[in-house]
Formats: sequence, C-alpha cells, structure tokens
Amino acid sequence: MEVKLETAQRKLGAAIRAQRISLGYSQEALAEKCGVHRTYMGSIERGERNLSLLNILRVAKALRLCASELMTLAKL
Amino acid sequence: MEVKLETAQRKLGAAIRAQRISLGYSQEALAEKCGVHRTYMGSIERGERNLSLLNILRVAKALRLCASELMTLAKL
DNA sequence: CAAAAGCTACTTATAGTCTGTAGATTTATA
DNA sequence: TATAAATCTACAGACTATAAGTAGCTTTTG
Repeated sequence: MEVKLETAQRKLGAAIRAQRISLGYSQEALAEKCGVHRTYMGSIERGERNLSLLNILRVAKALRLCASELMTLAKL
Repeated sequence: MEVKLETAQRKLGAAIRAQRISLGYSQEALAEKCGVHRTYMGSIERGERNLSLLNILRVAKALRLCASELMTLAKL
C-alpha cells in the first residue's frame, strides 16, 4: 500500500521548493548552501523527511528567510 | 570540558518554558498534552534537544500556538 | 514535606550521508 | 536536424549519527 506522507512535511517541502525556485537555485546548489547532501535535499522537498530544528534553520537561512518566515510560508 | 548547548535549542526551550508557565502547566502536564515523556519535556526546555518538525508541531499545538508563532517567540 | 524539575544512563527509532542508477530536459555542436 | 553532452531531479539501498523515548534517582522549590 502507498505510504501517505505527513501533511506537515509535505507543506514544508513545498514551501522550500517554491522559495528555492524563486531564487533560481538547483536542489544541489541549495543543498550545498545548507551543508546537507544533495539527495537529502530532494527528499526534503518531496515531503519525505522530518527535519530537525537545526536543519530547518540551515535551510531557512540558505533561502534567506528566518525560521518563522519559512513556517509561515509553509502554513505551519 | 563543558558542552555548549546550541543557541537555537536554548532559545526554543526558553520560549516553550515561558509559554508553558504562562499557561500554568507543569512540565509533566505539558508532556502529557504533547504525548511525550516528562523527562523528555524537561530536556527540551533546558535546550538539550534538537527537536524534529513533528515534535515542534506537537509542542506548539499543546501550547496553543502555531509553529510560526512559536518560532517567533523563540526569535528563530 | 511533597510536588516539580533536573540529571545520568541507556535502548530504540529515525534523521541524515553516501553511492549509484535512471529518466527527463536543456544546451551545444556536427 | 539529429545527437551527444551537460544538468537536474527521483529514487533505492546500505550505512552512520543522532533524535526519541524510558527508568531511576537526586535536587530544588513552594
């Protein structure tokens, strides 16, 4: 059976992807700015990952946002 | 040597504690609302834990906040 | 004193890394 | 036009690092 992804993770992933694209970055470029692995960045955007606080902050920073702004974009 | 706790974790812990106290809850009561263990809740407040998104959301909800509000209170 | 919070140590679950494959676009280039 | 060569993303699997969660005892505080 298909695994249903957590709604919150999908929302965060979608917000990250939208902001990344608006900045004109590839997943790999964003991953490098965050200091995380390229394939991990992809799975974050697909909503497959339950990020820890420190990585949420790293991603937000790389997207030129603060954590609360990113959460707002994700409607969380 | 003394381990220096991550600033972000301490900020989040402090914000959680402040909001919990303003609601008049004990750590144990809040832990129960979050569905986590009493000692785990304590370590979160002390800034010893790098919470995942899903637990951030659980705690925020128990504190009657959304994630972006909690992040704002924590100045994150 | 009793309730609340802290601390240590531990196991289990999962966050996060790394390698590699494959498909879909896009971009030279003959 | 073809077609080769980059570029980007998805995904699988094996592995390591660390978050999640529990128990027992100690300390603090009202």
